[in-house]
Amino acid sequence: MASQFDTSSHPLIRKLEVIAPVSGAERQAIAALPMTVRDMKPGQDIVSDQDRPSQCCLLLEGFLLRYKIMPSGRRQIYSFHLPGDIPDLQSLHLDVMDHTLGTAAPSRVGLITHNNMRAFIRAHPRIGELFWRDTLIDAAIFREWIGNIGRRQANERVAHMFCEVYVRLRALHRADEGRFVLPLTQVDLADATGISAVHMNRTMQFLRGAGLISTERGQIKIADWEGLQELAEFDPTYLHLRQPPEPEPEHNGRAQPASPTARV
Amino acid sequence: MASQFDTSSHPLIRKLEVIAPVSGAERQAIAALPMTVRDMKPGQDIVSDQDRPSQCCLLLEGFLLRYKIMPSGRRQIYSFHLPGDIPDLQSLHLDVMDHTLGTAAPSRVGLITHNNMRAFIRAHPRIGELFWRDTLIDAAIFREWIGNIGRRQANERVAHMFCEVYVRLRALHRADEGRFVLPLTQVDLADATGISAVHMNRTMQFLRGAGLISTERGQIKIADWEGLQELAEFDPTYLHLRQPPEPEPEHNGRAQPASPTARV
DNA sequence: CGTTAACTTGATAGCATTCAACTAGCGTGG
DNA sequence: CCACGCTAGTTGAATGCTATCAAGTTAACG
Repeated sequence: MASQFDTSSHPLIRKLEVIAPVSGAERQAIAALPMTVRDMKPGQDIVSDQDRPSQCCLLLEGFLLRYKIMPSGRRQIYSFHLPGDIPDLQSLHLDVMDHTLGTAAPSRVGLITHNNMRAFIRAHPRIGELFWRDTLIDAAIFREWIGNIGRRQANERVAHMFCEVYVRLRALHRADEGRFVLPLTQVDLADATGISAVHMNRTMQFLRGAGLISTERGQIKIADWEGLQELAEFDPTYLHLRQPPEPEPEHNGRAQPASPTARV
Repeated sequence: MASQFDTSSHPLIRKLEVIAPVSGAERQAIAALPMTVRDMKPGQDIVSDQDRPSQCCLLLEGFLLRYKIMPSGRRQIYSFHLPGDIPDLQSLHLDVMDHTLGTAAPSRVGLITHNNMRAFIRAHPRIGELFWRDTLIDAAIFREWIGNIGRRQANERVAHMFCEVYVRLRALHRADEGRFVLPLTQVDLADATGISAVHMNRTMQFLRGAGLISTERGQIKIADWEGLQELAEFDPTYLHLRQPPEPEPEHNGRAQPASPTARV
């Protein structure tokens, strides 16, 4: 129950700092947030469609997917979630889940009861506002995905998705310069971008052939950042980062070891 | 500046009642919310991509579109907005607009300064929570659109969109049974569903030919509600309505007169 | 070293786009 | 009053992107 993080390495603090300044007192409060830590294997669901959860899930380490399986069996992935995200914060105000939240990589999550979360927000209204802001940024990302899937063709779409993940990971200091771990299969990527798995494979061959990316052992290497952004029409405004991504990033943080199963 | 609505006909109250109960005192407060009313013609923008608005826009009457024009010129519509919606409530917490908000029909909007909005939320925290909840429902609708565009083919997609608009209008008592006004062109509908305008035309012919809908003077008539929902795999859970749509709706409210230009 | 999951490849089919006309309705101006 | 122009809707033909199906191949794991 006690926090295992100091106030600088706590994933939630690091995440909130990406979107707004966080004071010392606020850090203390966040680090003291009571939560139950749980380790999960890849491919496990945390909350499911139609559930009525009584707690929220803070991702401490790993990679989460938000998705839904339609009656016809088709799957759509709605978003990716990185450490510091609270993907089902919405359950605080929407009682029924309209989608499922699951792990894509080995993950450590902190479960926070709605009661504790409500008390915390009452006690720290400014962080409550930050939480609201965070859900609004989620919504902005959803919108961007709508446009990505609705109005771009496969190679542009996939390029855009890589741009987004890279920038988000960089902001969290969780990607090396031009390189990041993506613990997803091509099937996952296909379900996220609205194309078939076979075409995802061909699309990645195209991106590699065009010299925009390269892949190795579950890692994506951005071979031509300018070219990738250009193809994707990528503009990070919608991420509403406090500091826009640096054109020439310096070294800090490092990529995690690749997951054993996913190779991309 | 003074409210022109009694507490039962105020669009914002009617809208909030769709998602949660609203007390008498809260109605009074909402009706007294200071706003500047403005009438707009179709096709006008209210706030634009990259703007830094200092006020929010409450739709009192009409129909709004949220959209973005990409650098390549392609347009994607992200959402439709009905009376009672505050589509740019997010600008309270996200300073830069990442999309544009404009009218699709002759519309009356109420502009509320961020300062007034903040004071209002401070004075009525429960309504503040309702606002948060509303932006979360917006996000749920965005997610549904991602799945709609990403994993359904054109006829299913368009059917789903009609189902959604119909249910949302019904909930606001703004649609007759099986019939509603949709002040959008086929180009608009195409940009919302991620298909080409030509194919939207053919898709609507298909839906008409299948006996699912019929169209006349800017109105959509649901000819086969069951069939339409089935084709669309439509499940209204994601709208998070307080009362799920009635299978056999009774008569109340009536459709507005069709807009002179849009014919669908 | 067999098994499995993930990735890759080739061929075929199909849904949707694009281009280019053409029609219908409506308002404006001569 | 009718011609004109504009917008929205409709149609046909050709192209093309993407899906589907069916087999491989590769790499990790026990």
